Amino acid sequence: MTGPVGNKFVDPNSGGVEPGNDDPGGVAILDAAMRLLADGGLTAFTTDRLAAEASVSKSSIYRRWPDKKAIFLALMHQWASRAEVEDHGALVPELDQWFADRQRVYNESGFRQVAASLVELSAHDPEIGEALGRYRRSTWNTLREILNRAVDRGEIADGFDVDHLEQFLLGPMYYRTVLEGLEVDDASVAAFRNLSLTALGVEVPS
Amino acid sequence: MTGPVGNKFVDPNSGGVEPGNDDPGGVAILDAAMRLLADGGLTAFTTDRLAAEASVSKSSIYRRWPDKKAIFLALMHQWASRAEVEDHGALVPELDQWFADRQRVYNESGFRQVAASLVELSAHDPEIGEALGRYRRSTWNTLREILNRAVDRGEIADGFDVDHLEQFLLGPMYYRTVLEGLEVDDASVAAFRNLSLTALGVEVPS
DNA sequence: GATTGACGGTACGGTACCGTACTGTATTCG
DNA sequence: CGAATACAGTACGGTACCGTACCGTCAATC
Repeated sequence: MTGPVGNKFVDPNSGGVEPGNDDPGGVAILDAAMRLLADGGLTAFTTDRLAAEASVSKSSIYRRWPDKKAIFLALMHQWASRAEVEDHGALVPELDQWFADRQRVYNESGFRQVAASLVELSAHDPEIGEALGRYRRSTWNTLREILNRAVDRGEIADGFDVDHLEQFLLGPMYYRTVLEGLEVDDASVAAFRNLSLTALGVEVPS
Repeated sequence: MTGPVGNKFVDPNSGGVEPGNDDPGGVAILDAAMRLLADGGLTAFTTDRLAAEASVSKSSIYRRWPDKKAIFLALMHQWASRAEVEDHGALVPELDQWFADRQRVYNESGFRQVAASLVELSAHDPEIGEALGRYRRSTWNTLREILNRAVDRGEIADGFDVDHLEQFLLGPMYYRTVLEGLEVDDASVAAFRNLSLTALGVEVPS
């Protein structure tokens, strides 16, 4: 991807990535792609079915993206939205807000199935893997800033490896959702939050 | 399957059937299936390629399994081997042994790719999902017994939810391996181990 | 009113794949 | 020694899919 977000022109060399906000047709196709991937997975994801699901002709699909892979990349790009967590002056409320945001995302209908499919693709295609990495980092950055502020305030000790913390804090919810197919309910969030706080050496508020 | 660690749980799948080694040809085909899945993923996994990779005719494949899905199920079944961790009289050495075993498995060549593919399938096919669940439980049971013994010794407090602990302890390594494609090196294991011990209220030995 | 462009619909070539069927052959078993 | 079995090799029918090409339509624009 070379152009700025929202550019309505498609770079013919990079393969179209994203419909701008001024292309509702493209957004509708990507929504249909999510639905198609959510029930049926990769095997059910064909251009013919996508056209039918979106009530669109195949021409309209190939007019926007050069091939199926570009559609997957566009899907990932759409995901990489970033939730900001404002400075609350203390770690616990910020972490709770972050957990609530993650809970909402993971419980969205079809998230588990779509995530599983995209991870499968990313394990074998470096380009898709890079796109998924960008999405991962966008969500991780939010948490990292929360933790950085906590370190500055002296709430948690310095010296934790950030990569390990990313895996440690995101892994459990991811495991529960994608691997086990279970809902991330309030009890799970509370458990992971308390375990994480204890691991970071922060007293869990009662 | 849910409840405090202190309770004695009965493993509903301890009587699992292990595939006998009386069919070396079948084992060779499954090995080839792993290799094929490891590089190329689901899209590259075709019966023709599997026959070529295993240096076998397609007849020999369809003589053993009725269709492709049965091959996937056989793959999962092969995975569900269980590593026993003997009673060391203390939590920390047992947990270290368990972590070392998990590290070895996750770093096996192709684990990441194969796991990603099987998770994708399990997200859309209940039968495959059930098979993957059996594999998950077989690895989790080992850790559960370690934690049960630690509760009996009074090393960790009672009252943790076992499902949450499964996700909490396995999630980070899984996230690192399958999602990020990174090796589970010694530093990661040490970090996750120390964080987990702290979360469980156990003093980390220096 | 002519031009332009996006669209739905459809047909198509080419290919890949699945699962089966049928060879001939080597090995093993009765 | 003859029968049964497992195998490699291969050809095949049927189907599904990808990506392209072409057509007529409709709406906006000039």
